[in-house]
Amino acid sequence: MTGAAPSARRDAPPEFFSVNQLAEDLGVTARAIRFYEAKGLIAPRRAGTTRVFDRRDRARLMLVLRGKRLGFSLASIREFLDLYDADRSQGAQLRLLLESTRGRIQELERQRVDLDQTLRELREVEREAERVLRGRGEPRSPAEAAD
Amino acid sequence: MTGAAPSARRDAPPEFFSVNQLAEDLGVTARAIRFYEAKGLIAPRRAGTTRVFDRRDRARLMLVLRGKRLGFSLASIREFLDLYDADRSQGAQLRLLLESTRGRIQELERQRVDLDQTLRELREVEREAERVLRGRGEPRSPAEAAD
DNA sequence: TAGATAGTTGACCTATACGTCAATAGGCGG
DNA sequence: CCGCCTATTGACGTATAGGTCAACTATCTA
Repeated sequence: MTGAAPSARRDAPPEFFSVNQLAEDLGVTARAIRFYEAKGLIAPRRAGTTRVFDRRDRARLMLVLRGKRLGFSLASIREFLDLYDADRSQGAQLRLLLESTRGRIQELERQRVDLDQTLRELREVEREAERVLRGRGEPRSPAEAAD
Repeated sequence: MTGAAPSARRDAPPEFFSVNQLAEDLGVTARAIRFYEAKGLIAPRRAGTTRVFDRRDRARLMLVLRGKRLGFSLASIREFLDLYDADRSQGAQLRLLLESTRGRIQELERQRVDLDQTLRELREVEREAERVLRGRGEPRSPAEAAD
């Protein structure tokens, strides 16, 4: 159980990871990671048949998970990742990149509007609950705040 | 097609809505709305067997859709809605409300961190693409920004 | 050399969130 | 009164995102 294999040649952050290491590290299952690979979101190299993830693979996977936390589908996350490693060498490609990047930005800005609005409302709920709990104050029906 | 039924007694915003009106109005399908009802997210009244939505039902449905845009599951949205119409009259209930409200707030704040980080990165991609398109400048590999 | 351990693929299973379609019922307009 | 339009329920289908399990293989260790 102890002793991280004859791995750590030196110390320092490890250069490579197995699926299971990465899974535990990032709080997902190995199955999920393999699934993301099958869907083309990541592409770790292989040593024989065994997947070998380097730091870039790990960073990319973290982007996937962040996308998930933001509520995007894997297909959508894939498009998003394409923005990071798109071909920047040709004008046409670059214009397409710019276009879809701007689309994404707008989408995320709209999402932030929703997010902030929701936060404001929940903070209002919180303040109300605190106020009533502190003793003074009628419990206020939420209907009155709705219009 | 024209003439909004003998509805509009006067003018002013309508008092009631059918599923289909509401669906078109909010850009979802009637099927989805019925599904949300089946899952207990909304509870329109009935005229005979026909659903009748009032303005509060409509507002509640908009909350559901906002929750969806933020990436929450219907189960999660349901818990969220419970925060709005929880029983505020008893101390114990109120304390529970306060607790789960705070949990939600923290969750949303974490999400906003992710959101802002993503926006920053995409704006960087945008700036880079603009810069290169304006003629001057090597296309920069995204790898150099990754560490 | 024989397990135990970690990894692989493939097949099938599951939950969520609806879409689609069929059969049916009720209102209203000519 | 009849047909059309709207609405309802029920059943089944589908896409997404994995979970679960079986059968196999490679490797390390006692």
